Amino acid sequence: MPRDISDDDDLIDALGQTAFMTMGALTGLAADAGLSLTQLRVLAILRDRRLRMSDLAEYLGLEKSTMTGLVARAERKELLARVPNEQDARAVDVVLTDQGRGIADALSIALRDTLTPLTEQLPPADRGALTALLRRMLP
Amino acid sequence: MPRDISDDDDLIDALGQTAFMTMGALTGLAADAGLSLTQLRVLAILRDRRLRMSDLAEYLGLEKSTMTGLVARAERKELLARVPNEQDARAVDVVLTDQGRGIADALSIALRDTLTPLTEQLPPADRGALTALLRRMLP
DNA sequence: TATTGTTATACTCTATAACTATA
DNA sequence: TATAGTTATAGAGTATAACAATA
Repeated sequence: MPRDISDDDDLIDALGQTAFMTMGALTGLAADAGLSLTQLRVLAILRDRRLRMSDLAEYLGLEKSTMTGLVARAERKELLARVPNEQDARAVDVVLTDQGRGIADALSIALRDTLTPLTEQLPPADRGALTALLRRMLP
Repeated sequence: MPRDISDDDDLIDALGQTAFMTMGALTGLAADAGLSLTQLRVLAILRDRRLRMSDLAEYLGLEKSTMTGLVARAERKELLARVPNEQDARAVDVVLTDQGRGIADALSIALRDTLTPLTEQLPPADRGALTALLRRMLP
């Protein structure tokens, strides 16, 4: 059977549409909470991690100076706090406040509520198949 | 068999990871071309359409005033042009320049080149299955 | 000397409000 | 009066370059 390049283009197109749909949902939920998508990502990352400024920046693919501004604004909203690092006096750890954790948890639930109507377009067995296919493709 | 809610969470998690991966690729390609993700979207939309400012804004979910700035900056780079609308003297159509079309085409190819190594993690039959599953789920 | 984080600066993206020109 | 687009303004996100404190 000849390889049809348009099959690959179809998949890439579907991945693109899926990405815009998912990011749209995330952006909307963040906006409802008065947050940008990046701020939402920061909260999500810090949910189960304590990172220093530089590690957080690297995780997000941003410059340190950008991180300073992001953390400063989120700190002003009392969503997270700067804590001096014990081992290295130059470093600053960033942690969620109780309020930040509450919002992060609420957003996680809201995302599920938002996407569930879409995932329910598929019968349960297909949901598992889709998950497995995506995971096999992801790095 | 009892419904396991964590199955749905797994799918939503995989969709999120897929979205960040795909958007990351798109953002990187746009940056390589000196464009923002939004500018890339504008070029992609205008590839096979001629839209007025207001329709373009609605398509992207942005305010008219935001559109003015986006189009002005892209026009300064000679990627697109404003054309008076024939039917309505208030309206302005936005069209790609030859240069803008060239960049839009190049970006489309670059996206395929970037994502192909990922899609090739799956055997061809599974690529088709994944495409079909995503399409059935998308609105 | 190298690294961590901040500050200063500049540009893009975005929205709201007020405006002009046309319908 | 309503609509299309622009301008003015303000705030967030982003990067680069220069800097202070610490390693």
